[in-house]
Amino acid sequence: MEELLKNLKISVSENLYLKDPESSELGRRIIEHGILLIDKIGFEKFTFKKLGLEIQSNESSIYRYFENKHLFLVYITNWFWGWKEYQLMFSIYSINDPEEKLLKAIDVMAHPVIQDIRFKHIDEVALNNIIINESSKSYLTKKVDEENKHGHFLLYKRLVKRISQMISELDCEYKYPFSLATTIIDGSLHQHFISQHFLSITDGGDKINPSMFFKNLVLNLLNTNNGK
Amino acid sequence: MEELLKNLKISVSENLYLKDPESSELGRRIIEHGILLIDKIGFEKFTFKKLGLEIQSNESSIYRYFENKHLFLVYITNWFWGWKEYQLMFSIYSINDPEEKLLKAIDVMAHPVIQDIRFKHIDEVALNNIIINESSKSYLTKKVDEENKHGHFLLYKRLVKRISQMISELDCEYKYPFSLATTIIDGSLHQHFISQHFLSITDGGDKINPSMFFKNLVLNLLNTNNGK
DNA sequence: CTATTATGAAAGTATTACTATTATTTTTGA
DNA sequence: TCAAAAATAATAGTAATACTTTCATAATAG
Repeated sequence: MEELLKNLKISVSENLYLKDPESSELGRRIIEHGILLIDKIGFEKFTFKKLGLEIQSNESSIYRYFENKHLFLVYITNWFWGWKEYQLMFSIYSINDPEEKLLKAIDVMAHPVIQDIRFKHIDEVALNNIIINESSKSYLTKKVDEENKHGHFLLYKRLVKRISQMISELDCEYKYPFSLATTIIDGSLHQHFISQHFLSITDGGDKINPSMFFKNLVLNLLNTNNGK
Repeated sequence: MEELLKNLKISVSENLYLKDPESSELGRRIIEHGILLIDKIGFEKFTFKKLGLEIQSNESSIYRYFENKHLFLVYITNWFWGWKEYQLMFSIYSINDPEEKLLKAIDVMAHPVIQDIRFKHIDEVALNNIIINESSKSYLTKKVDEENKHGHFLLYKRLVKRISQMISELDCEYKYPFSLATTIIDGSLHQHFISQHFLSITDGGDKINPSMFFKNLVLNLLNTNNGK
């Protein structure tokens, strides 16, 4: 098992890069420090020139890996969803009860991220901040449909499908499994953002977190005896 | 009543503009065509120079109304939420039953927007598209906290508070009225986006819309006898 | 009818988001 | 181990962006 994990590589669509950043030292440095820099200064202020300075490399070298910073964002976003999918599948592997399974899935999606030592060059906490604060910019563009055709959002959609399946497994009568799945996934990100910036519209104190809200929601919303 | 409506003006915080765009013909043209242009080319490609060309005015004149395009986006977003609040308060005015009231509120928030003839210079349908596709960019920045202090998101937060109140009115025991309110408001926008671009993760056909999803959710989630 | 205010035109600046060219270093495989 | 190929670095260049500044002209208000 340990061995299996050692060889783990999150596979991201080839359409997203010019040269696979996982294939070289420079590539991994681009990913590592690109994530840290976006987390630090925000996606708007982030440029390949600044990243070049940060890693003592050249702007033009970074352009050989990624066409532009937008595709870099799409790449790391895909990596994140791929990583989440691994965590999800792994954590529900031995669970048979549909209810327990969905609750576990919500935990994986909604709980604050902790570092994953298996990927040394990726700071998952910084990446999670980027997902909360920047990732919607990867699809909120005039080119969504075109990019969608090229598979830029596949991993996100696959995760939505998996969770919607778990919802249907628990309550096969429920009519909106997809809407509920996206609500859980994207709503979690949004709730994290709100609890960090708009305290006046949050419920109670530190004890309450997005995971609790969504677990309570699912348990009360779904008819948990239907699935069996 | 008609008279009252004729004089209606959505009031947006003075912090958002240098000169009130509602105070002059040019100002209203900036708003009118700014909305149309952002809807057409997207916020990233939108510039005051292009808007100047569009309205046969000068870039520098537009800068006398708004400091930059970001604040322009914040302005029209606030206008939108102010307008929604009016619609909301108006449509629930005569409703006493908490359940009926909340369902009506969800309709107002989640149903596709139709033109409001009272505001001749504002295309609410185009504006609604902007809210769906661009408005999150107004708060997903490194300056959120600073801007929040200056009241840039007041109207949005006020709307969340109103809806959370309606939720508590219906079920005073429910522990997450704020989270549920933001889930309804922002989730509606997100569901609209998904149904426009990511069809493979939507439920069923045309018959299903965000309004139905959230009404079903609320009715099954809340204990509707508690509120009385 | 003049003083103020609003708008327009033009030019200037630093930064961004790249592309292109050439030079240098590193890797590799014969 | 050495030459060829591949990767990276350095430099310069371009069009567009996001403004600011200055000055000219038009509208309007007292």
